[in-house]
Amino acid sequence: MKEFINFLLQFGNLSQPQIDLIKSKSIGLELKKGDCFWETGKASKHVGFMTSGILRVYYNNDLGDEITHYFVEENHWLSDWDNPDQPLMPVANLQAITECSFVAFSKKDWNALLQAVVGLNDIIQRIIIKHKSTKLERRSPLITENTTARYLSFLEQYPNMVNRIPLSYVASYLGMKQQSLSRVRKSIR
Amino acid sequence: MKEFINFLLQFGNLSQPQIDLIKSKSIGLELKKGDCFWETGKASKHVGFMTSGILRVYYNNDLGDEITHYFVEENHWLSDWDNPDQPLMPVANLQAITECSFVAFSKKDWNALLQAVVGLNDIIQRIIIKHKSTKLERRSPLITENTTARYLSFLEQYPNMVNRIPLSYVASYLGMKQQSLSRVRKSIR
DNA sequence: AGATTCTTTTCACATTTGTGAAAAAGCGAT
DNA sequence: ATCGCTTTTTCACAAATGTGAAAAGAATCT
Repeated sequence: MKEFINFLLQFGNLSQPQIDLIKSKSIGLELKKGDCFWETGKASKHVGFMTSGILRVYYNNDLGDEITHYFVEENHWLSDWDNPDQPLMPVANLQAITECSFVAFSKKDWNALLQAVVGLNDIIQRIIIKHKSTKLERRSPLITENTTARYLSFLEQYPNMVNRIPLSYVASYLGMKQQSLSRVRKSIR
Repeated sequence: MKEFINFLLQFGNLSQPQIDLIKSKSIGLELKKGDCFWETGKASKHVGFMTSGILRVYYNNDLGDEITHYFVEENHWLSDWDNPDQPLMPVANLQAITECSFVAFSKKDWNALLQAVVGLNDIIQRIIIKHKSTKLERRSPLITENTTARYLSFLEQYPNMVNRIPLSYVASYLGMKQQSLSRVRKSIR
């Protein structure tokens, strides 16, 4: 909870009463490995701040393969509304790869908070912009790199993650087959 | 100019006096082919709305090659500040591929407008979120596709652009060599 | 410990993409 | 039209990555 408030305060100022109001609406949320925070086609019921664990954002391509779009680590905010008044259908699945804990808010409570807490919307928008920018800047350069450089980029982008998640997800994120990833890992070992 | 105001109004409401104030600060800006709207390492002096032309956003990789990050078409907004008070150094070059026209604002005037026009900041943030989301969702899936599928994706993402820009930029955007792009184009012809 | 299941690696071969050079095509200026 | 310049295509060969199957390794359960 403390981490969440500090996270918000990095992007703008909030008064103590505002902080208390936000706290009063927060709920704890736990996901087991494999559970989804969001799923394709279902309107998201919650938004939240992940305090521990790892998620992957993935979608199914034309052939039905699950493509990992990116990973989300602890201490990141999860909401994906272009317009807070109109919750979008999530276009991808957000699945827990490990056990995950959240400071979460129901969609209803969160919308009320956005109205009640002046400046909160601005803070959240800055967070979303930062989030999208980071993901875009990490993912875009991968396309021009070979398999070895991609894997090294992944190790830099997500340090300490490689031993906590299945390599099949890493290969998918990096746009290569798992066998190729295995080949790369052997070659740099 | 009319297009710019309509563009803004898609993302939020503005009163006529607000619109007039914005208009009063706008300046026309033209770029010739090859000119840069921004350049790496130089603080951006303008923000603006592109009314005609095509830009590419590119950066230099470790080997000095120019990698096309994405293209920007007419009727899009160009600003890249996470925080309007602190103009970031642009991390990439924004270069005109064709002649480009803009409704532009000096950094100084624009910051003043953000203060004076209540709601403008929110509108711009929504625009940036939309922009980043679109670029991420277009670019990310390319990584898992082969050269043919990438080119077909490009044709969908940027219809009518293929005949207006050099294919070398397209190849770079798609993460393949120009010879490979040529091979793809032959195979689907 | 043994059995089961899932994950990761390894291998031989097929396919795709990169490489470097040359030819062809397009384009603007005179 | 011709020249000079740039862009695009083509080609033969090299290198990288995919494919499908099997083996090895880890983790979980009883």
